[in-house]
Amino acid sequence: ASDIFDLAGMTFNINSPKQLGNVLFEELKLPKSKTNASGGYSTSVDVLEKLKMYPIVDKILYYRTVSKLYSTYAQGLLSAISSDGRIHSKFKQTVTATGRISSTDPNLQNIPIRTEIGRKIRKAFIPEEGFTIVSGDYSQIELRILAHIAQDKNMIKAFLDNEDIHTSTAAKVFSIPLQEVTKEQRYAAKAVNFGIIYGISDYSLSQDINVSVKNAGKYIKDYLEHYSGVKEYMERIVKTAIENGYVKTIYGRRRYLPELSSPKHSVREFGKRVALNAPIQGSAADIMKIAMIKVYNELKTKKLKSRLILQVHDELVIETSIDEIEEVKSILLHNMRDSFELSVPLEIDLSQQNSLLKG
DNA sequence: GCATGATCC
DNA sequence: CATGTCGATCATGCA
Repeated sequence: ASDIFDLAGMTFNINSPKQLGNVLFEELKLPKSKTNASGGYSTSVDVLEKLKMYPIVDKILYYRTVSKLYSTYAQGLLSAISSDGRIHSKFKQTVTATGRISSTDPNLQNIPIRTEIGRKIRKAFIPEEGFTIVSGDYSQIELRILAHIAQDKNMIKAFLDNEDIHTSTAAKVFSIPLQEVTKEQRYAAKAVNFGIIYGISDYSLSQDINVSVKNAGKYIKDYLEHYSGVKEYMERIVKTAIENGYVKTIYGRRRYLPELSSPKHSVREFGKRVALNAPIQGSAADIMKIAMIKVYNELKTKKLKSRLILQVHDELVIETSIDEIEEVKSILLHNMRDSFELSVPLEIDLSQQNSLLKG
């Protein structure tokens, strides 16, 4: 903080976006860009990332990272430890619009993993004596569901051939052999793959991967030419959503979309993105819930000591007795893999470690 | 109690 | 023409 005050030539509350915005954009006259809803200067990561070359901005980003980790995680999680030495989160079944479960008091579904300093938090979650942590992760479940729902021949083939889907997408979009795909091309293809799931626009993709809106538009166009089944799905799902007023998952659970009849264009566009995403995210949630029930029941029926302790949307975590590691891995593998039959296989990544931190 | 901005999938 | 990727929870500032 003192470094930041030195560079600013004054003291202020770094945690106040309002004060911070004034210091950066009025006092120091940095190039201003976005404003937030209340008319102030936005100081969000994506704005500050572009001003990283200013030492003060770089220090502010670091300050933000550390203070978030300290207040929400270091401090917050310590105060959540109960008398048995454990943290007992609450899982809610009826909160999300898509069918995912959520976690509160505290939220254990957003424990840091991205940054090195954040991973230190994860490392602090350890099993009791005689136990270890075994996890099973669905690999690319949402794209596999997209391939299945859209019945897209090219995407289904990529998964059947067990290709890296982002590399495979890059090869198709850039019309080059798999082996010649560069890191940058794979990164762009990955952003398009995720964007498609969320209901993409050329503008948001351009922001995401830092290319012009025009180029982003070309990527999307090329993508949909190679995945024509996806293109047809996008058109079909929006049409049926408007006709029915809802969309549904592979298990038939509905999400109603009143947004589609809003007088406001932006709200209707939001409704279309949701129409696209809800069947995908919701079906993944359905599949995971089926798997969870089966895993829980099998652990119970076999009277194993190991127990299911966490679900993070595409991942199940089991605190596993060390004499049950292989059996638990097998239980996770077959129950997660066989919980639903898609047109593509469901791949599961298994891991075992001595904390919530993998590797 | 709302807005902003952080964390995760 | 305006808009700006899904779904969540939590801490902090501030009216």
